[in-house]
Amino acid sequence: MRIGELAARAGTTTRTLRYYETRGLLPARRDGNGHRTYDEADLTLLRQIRTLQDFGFDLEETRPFVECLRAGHPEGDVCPASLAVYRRKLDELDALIGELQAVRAKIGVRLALAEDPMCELGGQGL
Amino acid sequence: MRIGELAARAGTTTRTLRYYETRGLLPARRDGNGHRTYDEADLTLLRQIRTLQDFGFDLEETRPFVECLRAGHPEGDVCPASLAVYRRKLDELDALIGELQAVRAKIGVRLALAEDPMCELGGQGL
DNA sequence: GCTTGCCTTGACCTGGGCGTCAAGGCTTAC
DNA sequence: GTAAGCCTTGACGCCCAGGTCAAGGCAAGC
Repeated sequence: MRIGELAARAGTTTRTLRYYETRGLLPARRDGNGHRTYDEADLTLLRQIRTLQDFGFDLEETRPFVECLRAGHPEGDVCPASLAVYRRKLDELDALIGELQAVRAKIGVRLALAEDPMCELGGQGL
Repeated sequence: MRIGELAARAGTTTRTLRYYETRGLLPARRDGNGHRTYDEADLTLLRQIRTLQDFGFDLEETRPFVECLRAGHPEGDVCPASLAVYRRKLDELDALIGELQAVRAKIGVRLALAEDPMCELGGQGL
């Protein structure tokens, strides 16, 4: 299949596929006209990339998963490098969620104080 | 005080202050040499901006707070426009935190499955 | 008089993941 | 033969909050 069809089947764009190729993430064969040619396995790789991107992974972080699939594994996340990325991502997410919750709490306090400056947040007006 | 001193006292850089000026957020008076001149009130404005930036606010979102202070209020967040930004930010944070937690959960499941493919997460090996 | 240190403006660079032309080539349908 | 529709490469644009030169000016200290 050619680039347009692959893009359509994966719900993305040709520009994205060319970009992945420049990153060395999804290289393509070429036909006689110089057109890129892909097969079903490439669709699988692409879907793996897209899924992880949707999760907020950087492109580079998807590489171990793609290489894992390319190595013949049925899933991209069974390889040690992929698992390491998962674990790092969980740590990052936990840290980020924690920071966001802290910020949320601070803003909540400030909002309450600004809405009712007499309120000391303990319920006792000062 | 001049730009270098203000930047140092606020823990930021002169580049940042010039950038804020181009954005119309923190305009400066000029002395005879054309050098920017600031006073203590500007330091207060700048600290307000920095605090909100640290919370993850866009520069534009800090504008109501700055204008509130400039209007003479002792706090930048007592004005309606500032409160509206607070509320919008809380909603955004709640949505973002929710998404991140959902992603975190999905990755957690995938990690568990990939680490132990026999485990069905219910505790019963299949 | 010369260096040091502050300041000025202007302009390009960064990162991530593409979007959006521009100019051209090949094939197929009419 | 020509228009439509696919493809090619190259290159610039975008977003945001500044970073990082470059070239120059003015004042103080030695």
